[in-house]
Amino acid sequence: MATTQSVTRYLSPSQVDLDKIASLCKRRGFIFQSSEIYGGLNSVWDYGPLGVELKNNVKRAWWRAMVQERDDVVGLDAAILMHPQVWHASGHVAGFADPLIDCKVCKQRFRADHLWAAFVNGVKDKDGAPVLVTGEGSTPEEAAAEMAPRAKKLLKASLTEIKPVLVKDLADRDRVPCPACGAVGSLTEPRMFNLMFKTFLGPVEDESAVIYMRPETAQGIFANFDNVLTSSRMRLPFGIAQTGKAFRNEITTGHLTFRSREFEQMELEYFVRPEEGERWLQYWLEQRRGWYLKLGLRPDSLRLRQHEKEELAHYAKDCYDVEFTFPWGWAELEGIANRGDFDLTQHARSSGKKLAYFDPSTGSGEKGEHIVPYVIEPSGGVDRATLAFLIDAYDEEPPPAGTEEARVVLRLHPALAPVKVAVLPLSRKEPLVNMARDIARELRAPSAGSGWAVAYDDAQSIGRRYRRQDEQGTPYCVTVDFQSLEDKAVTIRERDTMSQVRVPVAELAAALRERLGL
RNA sequence: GCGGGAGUAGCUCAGUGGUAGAGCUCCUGCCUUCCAAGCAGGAAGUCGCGAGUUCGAAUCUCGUCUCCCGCUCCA
Repeated sequence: MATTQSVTRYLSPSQVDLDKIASLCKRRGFIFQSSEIYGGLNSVWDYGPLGVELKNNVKRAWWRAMVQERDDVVGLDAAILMHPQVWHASGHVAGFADPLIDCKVCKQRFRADHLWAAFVNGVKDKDGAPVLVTGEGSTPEEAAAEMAPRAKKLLKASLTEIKPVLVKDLADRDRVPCPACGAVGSLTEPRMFNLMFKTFLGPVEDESAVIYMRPETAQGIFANFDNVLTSSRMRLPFGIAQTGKAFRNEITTGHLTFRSREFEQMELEYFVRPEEGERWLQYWLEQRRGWYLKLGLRPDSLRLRQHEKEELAHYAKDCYDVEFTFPWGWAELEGIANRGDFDLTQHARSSGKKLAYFDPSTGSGEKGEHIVPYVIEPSGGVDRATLAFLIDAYDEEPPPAGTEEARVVLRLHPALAPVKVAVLPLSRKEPLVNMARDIARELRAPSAGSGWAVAYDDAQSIGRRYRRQDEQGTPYCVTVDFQSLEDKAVTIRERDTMSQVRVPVAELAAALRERLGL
């Protein structure tokens, strides 16, 4: 849509007031809180009539770019419920359930398996009780290194004398100081935080029937790796794509739909030869960045950020985040990771099935070789992308005179806009209404534009209706006036510039197709 | 989960013990020409929910739910 590219923007995403987005979303029917009539359900959200169109458009654009416009990616729709062993093999049962310890004084939170303490030889406090030092670390050595300076302050103790013990294993935590604020006896008992939702398979609530609701869609892809390989005869490199719901009992939720407990993912697992992993990671970084830009996000709103070594998940060899400048700061839209062969290896081990790609053309022998591919994973949040598109598109145009209200407009890309065209009779007189309804019907027909959502609105003044459409991001309004009855021509009014052009009704569909670029 | 702030009409908010309000939105009608216009009429609130105190609670007390802001994590 060439006409909108030079449009003046008044707000950048970081200047947008999230409360105004939330208010608009509710007022116009994009996003509602779940179970609102019962007081709401914590961090669960519903998409209203406009929201479901927008979200479906996001998913459709992703599916087109990732699956339908490529010959090396196929789709999948795996079930939410899977064999519990999947989540043991993937590391989620171990990794997603952490005992955590809080400091009641400074409110810091620590992973119980990363929080260590050690007695400092011979040092006693005023009451004659032994004194402890604390430190964080994934290993006792790391913790000891952190404790050393603290211990030295108390005594000329050398490193070899520090023997860290996990705080959670200590009989009494009363004398353990908080490693952050130093307050003694402020640490809570370790409490289990399990991020996976549990339920029961079958009507009997027996412990042996416990299964999980998937915390990510990726494992459905890995579990079906061999099925897809043998049924679709894909050759390396190739990918399997899937969108779908995932569930996590997040400790901290919030920022509207940004972090919720039920959310939707769009994930690609792209299988490559191990030695080509880094090259394909770079390739997908550019592809995914380009996708967001093509759908209208401003380049300034996006950045790629490489994970620090310490930041990497247990499975990742390398990882980048696609980040968006949300009103509260930069935050992740999508993670793009090189997962190595972790997942296929784990599932092969756990299931006893061979999960490998057989390449007859390579290998030292004549029979070819089995390769366990590396996997590059662009894993995006549908709800996050939808929210980012909303925020990036949101604009408030100051009124020229200064007396009217600001014009609120969602400058959504036409491919994402919930409604593509609104047909508006200038007045509610019957001949105008009839003509406008006919035009709307014609524009909805497949021959006009495939799958266009077309709105018809004749309530209240024309200016009010334009603003209403602006606020929900409708790119074009078609206005039928009294002259239209005679000259069979209508006005196309553009959302971003408010400019108008008159076209014959016979050429309307073609004119809109060209402008929408769909 | 912990700390702070907040829940009154669809939205933004006023109302501090005595009959639930305003602006905008929304709906109906009038208006022959275009950007939240005008006129007339109308709809809409278990004051988040539940107890308690009181002759009487939107208002005071307690509990609870939800949202927003911080803290560790993730798509």
